[in-house]
Amino acid sequence: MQKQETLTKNQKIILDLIEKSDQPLKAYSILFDVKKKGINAPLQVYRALNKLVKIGKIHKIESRNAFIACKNSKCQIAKATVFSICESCEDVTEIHDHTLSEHLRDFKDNKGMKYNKYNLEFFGLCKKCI
Amino acid sequence: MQKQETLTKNQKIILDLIEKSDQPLKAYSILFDVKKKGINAPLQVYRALNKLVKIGKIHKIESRNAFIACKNSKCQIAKATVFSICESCEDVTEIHDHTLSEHLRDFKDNKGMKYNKYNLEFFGLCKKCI
DNA sequence: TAACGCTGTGTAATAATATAACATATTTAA
DNA sequence: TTAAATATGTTATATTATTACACAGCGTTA
Repeated sequence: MQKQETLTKNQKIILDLIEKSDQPLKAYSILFDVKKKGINAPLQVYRALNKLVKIGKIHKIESRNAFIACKNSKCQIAKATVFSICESCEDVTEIHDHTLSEHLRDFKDNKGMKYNKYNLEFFGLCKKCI
Repeated sequence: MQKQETLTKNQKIILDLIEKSDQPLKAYSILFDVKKKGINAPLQVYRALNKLVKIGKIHKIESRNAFIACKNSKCQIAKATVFSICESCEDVTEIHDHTLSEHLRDFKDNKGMKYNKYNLEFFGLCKKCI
């Protein structure tokens, strides 16, 4: 069993908000939404986001500067993420594909680099937007 | 044979600079360097960068907001990029691995999404930094 | 228990990254 | 040779993210 992290007040407020959304949220839109809960400054948001990313509760969609909740209970550490992104409607989905994950996990380059993490983003058009 | 793009003055200046660096450059560091060549505003840099990304001459390292020249002559379109990033020294290398590329190219999710592009970033420690 | 390290908070200021809007010029293609 | 498309130059501004500082809470440990 993995140790269950105890979240602080700010971290909980922000995680709640992100978990309620099925799409990625941007830091300043989060800030706007949590102002009524007493979180007033960007840094308070970024600090919580960084922590939540670190413990794997959320992931950052790098190409969009946005944050999405991790739906995969096994994903306790944010070390291996795959997303699909629709370039038309911007819908983002986390992908869990065993075969793909294995290939990525097992990948070795020829430079002797030691990987501990990867992030993969697929871009295209979703069913609705094709 | 792929059509050879004709680059404009600004695009050439900026591509030259990026190609001379073996590491990713950031937009504002590029701006600083090209001021002596008459490029004065961020937008001039971003416009050239966007074009160069589009035609596959450079790639954006999303997690670093930085731009690196594409060393792969086949890579005429920026549609499939794989990088390794050292989290200690920030060294970035473009990876060309045939097997990996095939897996990524052939990947199908179960949502019927049509992909035209992906970006994969591996993070870890390079040989020197281990 | 007192001192310390660690993590988190709150606030203000500012840095770094990126785009909007507008007027004009140049190139491409019908 | 004109229209469409692409690029330029400039100013202003929007968006994303961090630095710096003062302090609070908590567990360890000496």
